[in-house]
Amino acid sequence: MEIKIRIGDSVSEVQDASGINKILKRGNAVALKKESGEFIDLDSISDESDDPELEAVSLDSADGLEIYRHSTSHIMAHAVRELFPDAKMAIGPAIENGFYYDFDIDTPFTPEDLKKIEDKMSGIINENNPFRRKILPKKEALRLFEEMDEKYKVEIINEIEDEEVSLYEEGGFVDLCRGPHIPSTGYVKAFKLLKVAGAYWRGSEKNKMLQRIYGTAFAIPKELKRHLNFLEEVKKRDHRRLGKELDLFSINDNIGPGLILWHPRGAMIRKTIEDFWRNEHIRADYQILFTPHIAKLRLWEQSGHWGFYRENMYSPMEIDGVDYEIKPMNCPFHIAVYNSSLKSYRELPIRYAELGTVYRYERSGVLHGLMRVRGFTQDDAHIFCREDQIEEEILNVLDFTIFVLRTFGFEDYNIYLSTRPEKFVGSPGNWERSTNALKTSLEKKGLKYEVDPGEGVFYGPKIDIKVKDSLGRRWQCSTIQVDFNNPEIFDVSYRGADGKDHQPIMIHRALMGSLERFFGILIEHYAGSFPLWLAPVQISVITIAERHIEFGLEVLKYLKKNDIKVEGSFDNEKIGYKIRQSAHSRIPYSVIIGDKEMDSGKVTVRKKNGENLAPVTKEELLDMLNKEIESKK
RNA sequence: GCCGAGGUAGCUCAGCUGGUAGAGCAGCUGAUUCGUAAUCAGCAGGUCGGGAGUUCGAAUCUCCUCCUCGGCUCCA
Repeated sequence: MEIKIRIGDSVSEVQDASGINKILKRGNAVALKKESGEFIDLDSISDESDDPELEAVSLDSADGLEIYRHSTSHIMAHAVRELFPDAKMAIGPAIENGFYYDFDIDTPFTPEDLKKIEDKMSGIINENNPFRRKILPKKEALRLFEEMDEKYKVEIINEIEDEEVSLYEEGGFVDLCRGPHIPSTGYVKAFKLLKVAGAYWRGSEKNKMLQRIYGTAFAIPKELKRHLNFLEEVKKRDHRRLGKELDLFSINDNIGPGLILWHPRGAMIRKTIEDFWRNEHIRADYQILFTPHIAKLRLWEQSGHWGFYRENMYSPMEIDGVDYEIKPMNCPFHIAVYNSSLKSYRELPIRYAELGTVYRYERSGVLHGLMRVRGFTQDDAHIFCREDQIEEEILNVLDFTIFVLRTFGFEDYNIYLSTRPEKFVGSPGNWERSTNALKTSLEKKGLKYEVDPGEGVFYGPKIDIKVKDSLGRRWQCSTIQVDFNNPEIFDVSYRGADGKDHQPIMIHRALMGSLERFFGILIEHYAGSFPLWLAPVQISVITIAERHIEFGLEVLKYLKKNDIKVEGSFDNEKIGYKIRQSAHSRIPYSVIIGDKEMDSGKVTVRKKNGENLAPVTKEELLDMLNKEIESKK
């Protein structure tokens, strides 16, 4: 027997089992990968001696970690089997950052159960049971799982096309599994069960609700700890928590779920965002629109929304015997503005932009703070252009999007191209043309992208951009959609050079997506500590004793008059207390005013991080603040 | 919508097996005038999410309902 094993860049030839083990240990391997890309278990190595070269899959690699987590989920299932013999096993894959396993069990798991399961798992890991692979003909496997009354496994086996299926056994616990697995349970060094949740069998609400246990596992305890710290940090930054703490927004039972109240500080941030947005759009040759919140139901029937988007729309309301509908999208209104007068080819492209508030029905269980709501404001725009202008317009929009996202501190993106969904309007030819236009622009720009098949909107394909926040999480905000269909439906046209009418193409686009959601992302991205230009209160004027209030007021009034968002902290409190308050409110700067400042006429400026700047006059302070605001950093 | 967990003062939370509510912070009042993350004292604040039921008696038990949270599904 002679086998070539590659670990990283070096290839070793090994003869016997002990040699193999040594090599594999050195590579921290949990499985092997064949040249075909197929993964196999370490101990099936002798069956593969004809394979020219095997690659050791290290636990440090993404594949290795996935195998490791998958095995951990099996160990969890084993533990559940022992503690809850009635539980039926469904599926237990590795997922991003961990794994889960679904069980059909009459009484749902409690947090105490999780602890018990964890302990049992530790026992199984200590036993260091080897994972043994068995191949069985389908019939035999079926019989086995029928005897065990594992109906989900039976269902899965029936859907497997091969004549044989693989099982894995570890410490007497047998499970249907494609594999591979780590060689033995003792390989697991760090895991934790995180939460229990209901999950439908196969994700369909027509099926039975199973109990899912989520867990995570890492190669070493230190990494697990790092991940748990990350989860803590995510919790600390939760925009719902910070929104309350910083008094930015609220949701009120008496008003309704998914409907946002922007409090003064949140509204101030929104105003800053909106001002920036409008100014930049005007600069980029967009025209700003305002349109109504409701329109006749007939309009939505014509646009296709009533047919294709109805499940997200609210019930119509009757006005003077005519049905009206609250808008879920802005496009028909922008089309109506376009259509209000004859357009010449010379005018194109025409770019209409609106911060348009729309209402969409979302099922109660999916609402989530600012991230998923029922009423939200889109930073919407519709570009009407000739077919020969599409590419350039899309290139412009891509540039503009990246500029705007950068301004908010998002430097990293993933781009997705979504193609025709199952339910769609328009001709397949139009879909193909518009998809190609998007593709060409991305390629011209040299932007990397992935294709999301079937994820387009019903009226056209789209480019989605996901940003990466300061914790490395990805959020989808921007979307760019080509639409050949609405112009046709609404008979949109322009007068061409030939004196005849032609149909323009529409591009729908949103950069931030929804202001509510974007705000939520920003809160978490900045952990509530907004950069100066966005901060709802930019500076707090803190006096030390009563005799300093007069000068404090002078500084406050001066800054306010010059458009600085300033707040006075003149209460009869100790300075330590006031600084603490200012820090809690994440106010970027504080001005300290005491005897020294009164004498010199200069103020002491304290930065959020505790650093004190050299004393400056109020004019110098204003200049400094304005420069930083201007930089938007 | 479905499964599970919750809803007690403005906020964060305590309140065991039923005997009609408690802390810290915030608020108010007073004292203190104190130079970089909490000065002290006092006061006030709740039909315990809402409704119905069981009971002599319900924050506590039962049912219904609304909302929130974790997921499933979907999306901006």
